[in-house]
Amino acid sequence: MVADRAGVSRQTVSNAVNAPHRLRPATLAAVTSAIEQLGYRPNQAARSLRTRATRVIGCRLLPSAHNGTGGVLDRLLHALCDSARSNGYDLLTFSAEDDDDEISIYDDLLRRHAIDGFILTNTHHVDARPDWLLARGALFVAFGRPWSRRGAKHSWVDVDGARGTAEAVTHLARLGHRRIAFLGVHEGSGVGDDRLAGWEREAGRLRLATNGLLARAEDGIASGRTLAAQLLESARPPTAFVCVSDAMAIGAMRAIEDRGWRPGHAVSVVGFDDSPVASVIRPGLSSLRQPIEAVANQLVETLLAVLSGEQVRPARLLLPPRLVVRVSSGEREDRRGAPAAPASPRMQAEVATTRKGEVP
Amino acid sequence: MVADRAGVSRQTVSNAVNAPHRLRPATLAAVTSAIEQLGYRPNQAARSLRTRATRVIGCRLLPSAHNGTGGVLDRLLHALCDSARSNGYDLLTFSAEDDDDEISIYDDLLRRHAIDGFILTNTHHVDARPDWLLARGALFVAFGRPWSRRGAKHSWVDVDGARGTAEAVTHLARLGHRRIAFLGVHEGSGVGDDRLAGWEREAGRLRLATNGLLARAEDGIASGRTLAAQLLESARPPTAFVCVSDAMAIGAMRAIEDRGWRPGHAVSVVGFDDSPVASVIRPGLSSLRQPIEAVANQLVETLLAVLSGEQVRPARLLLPPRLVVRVSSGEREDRRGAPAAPASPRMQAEVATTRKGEVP
DNA sequence: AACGTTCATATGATCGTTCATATGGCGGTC
DNA sequence: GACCGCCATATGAACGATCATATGAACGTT
Repeated sequence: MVADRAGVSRQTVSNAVNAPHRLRPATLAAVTSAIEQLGYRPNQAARSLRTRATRVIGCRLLPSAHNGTGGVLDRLLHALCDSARSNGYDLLTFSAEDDDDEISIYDDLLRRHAIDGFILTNTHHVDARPDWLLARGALFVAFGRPWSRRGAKHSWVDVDGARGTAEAVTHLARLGHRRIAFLGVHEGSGVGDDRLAGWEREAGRLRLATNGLLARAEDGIASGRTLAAQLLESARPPTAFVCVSDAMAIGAMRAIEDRGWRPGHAVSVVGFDDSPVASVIRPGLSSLRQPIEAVANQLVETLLAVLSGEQVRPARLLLPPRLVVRVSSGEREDRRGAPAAPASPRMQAEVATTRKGEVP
Repeated sequence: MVADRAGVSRQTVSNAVNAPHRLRPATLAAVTSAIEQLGYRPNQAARSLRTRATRVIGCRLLPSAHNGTGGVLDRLLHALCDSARSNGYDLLTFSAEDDDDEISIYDDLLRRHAIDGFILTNTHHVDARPDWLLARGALFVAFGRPWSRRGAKHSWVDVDGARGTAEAVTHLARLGHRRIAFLGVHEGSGVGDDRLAGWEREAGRLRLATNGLLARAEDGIASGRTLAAQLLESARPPTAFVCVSDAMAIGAMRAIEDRGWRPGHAVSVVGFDDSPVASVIRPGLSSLRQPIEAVANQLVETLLAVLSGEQVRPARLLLPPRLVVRVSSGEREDRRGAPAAPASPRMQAEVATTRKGEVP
């Protein structure tokens, strides 16, 4: 506590740091300058010990295995770190084999008082983690809706997958498509069902056919290829695919190429997640980009509100994804030889914000 | 300290946790059982305050912008978390705009005593960070050699890029290639120069031409495409490309396709980093996979040795990458119609360890 | 001028550990 | 039997901050 160089007591220094408004301007200036000169920063351990707050947020790394998350982990982490740090918090990361493993790490961190709260990632059906955390009295915010139950007692932020796939349908319909298929995953995955619902809803709204245009399998390139091939060989084949993931979409593109056609010319494809691959493969894959940075900001803000105790009722936030248009959806040329309708200003903006450095 | 339930003093509990050998078996058992029953874990803040050690390691997230690092950040983080945790440490991550920003975060974390040591990533020429940390007396280990100077005073772990590109040349030569080009980045990048050196060295050793077979530009798909096209149009074109990155390699594949050829048939390509894209694009891109998990283990182990004060002389560790063979290097068919030489057992092993879930 | 109120700053205690050191018991040696 | 040394355990202090509370100064009111 050499900061008594300012000629005041410890407590005054503490106030200067934590409640500057309490000090008279002159005193504050003196203390601040002493702090500057000595390069003082409060010792985190001592502070945590006394206040019982570590100013650290814990977050499990999304499992690498997640095909769909290519690039999402990276973006989410960067954004979380930035949001946390600009709010005076740090991010502690850990990886876990499965939910049980993750819970045991939660337990460890909580018992050691190494953390103030968690950001839960990768929520899914029959997810034991929220209940465990709630029962434990731990504070957290989830990235992902609680898929299993309606009135969850915790706050969450999620991306509106249905809105995304609906937008994809709108986009394709505007380009002239009438038979738009959906390549999804097996029923029971919250994310998958959500994205499917958007396709179904929007197709209904636009009075487009859905019969015989839905195919589901495990996520993956191989699945996408097989499913798309089956649909393309059917009596009334689709002219476009909206896909639950970029992996599925890439599979669909392969199936189209397998028939000697070009994705975006003969048949259009839209993926989901805008993974790095989407901008690299040829032709470029139109895809729905999750607003990960906004999600991270909201997650951190909400968690801090929860930590501060202000948050009385759980927050529920649904953010819209954004369609990144590339060649695979066929915007650049009309499928039937007629000149394409001019893109709307909004579309142009979207094209312009396509990730830099990519090769269309 | 409800753990006095065991009928002993605080200090004995402390000893049971930190120096069990000091206790008589009977006492230890009593304390341990009390600890179990109460689910006690030492409060991290109190412990840190007293011992001046936080058991937290800091690590900057690799910048997303890094094209070449697709998938590397993800793997590195998971591995670092696992290694740290199994050694009783936690990983604190942060992102930074540039080196200055990073240094100011170091400064903050050190001043607050929020961290024991750092893992430095993404070392490069004229890197102010190691010197700053050394001058500050901070403990750290770098992932990446100190490219600017010889006898660095700090420990580091790195991947032997030269060895990787040399292996790629060996592999291609074994498949019959005599004119193997290298697509590199501008001189001055440590990683880039290292990888180039391996190609040059191995080509020399095998008495292969290098004249007119080296092309350099900024990293990226577009660059790779342009450079490869130029070389292919030259008087004595190469029959294979070793590339400084997967991005360059993908560019080279495009240039090959631009001429109506198929990568792996007409001309072979090998990339570097084995990014997720490498296994997804068609044809699959042979690439050099960095042993990130081993790197992470070594980084953590070395850092812990440094933290414990045991490490007297700086450790320097160079780990070899591994060639993951896919279609683009043309192993499966001989380019001139003759049957391909049978793959060596080592090669088969490498093929077998190709990432699961990929579509060849 | 005495009063109560508010604001600015100071004091002692405390958070939960581990450190340094003290104490007591036990066995072996002279 | 007294002494020494060693081992297991206990005691008080300290780590560096904030909390709760006390003190004193400044102010406006009657």
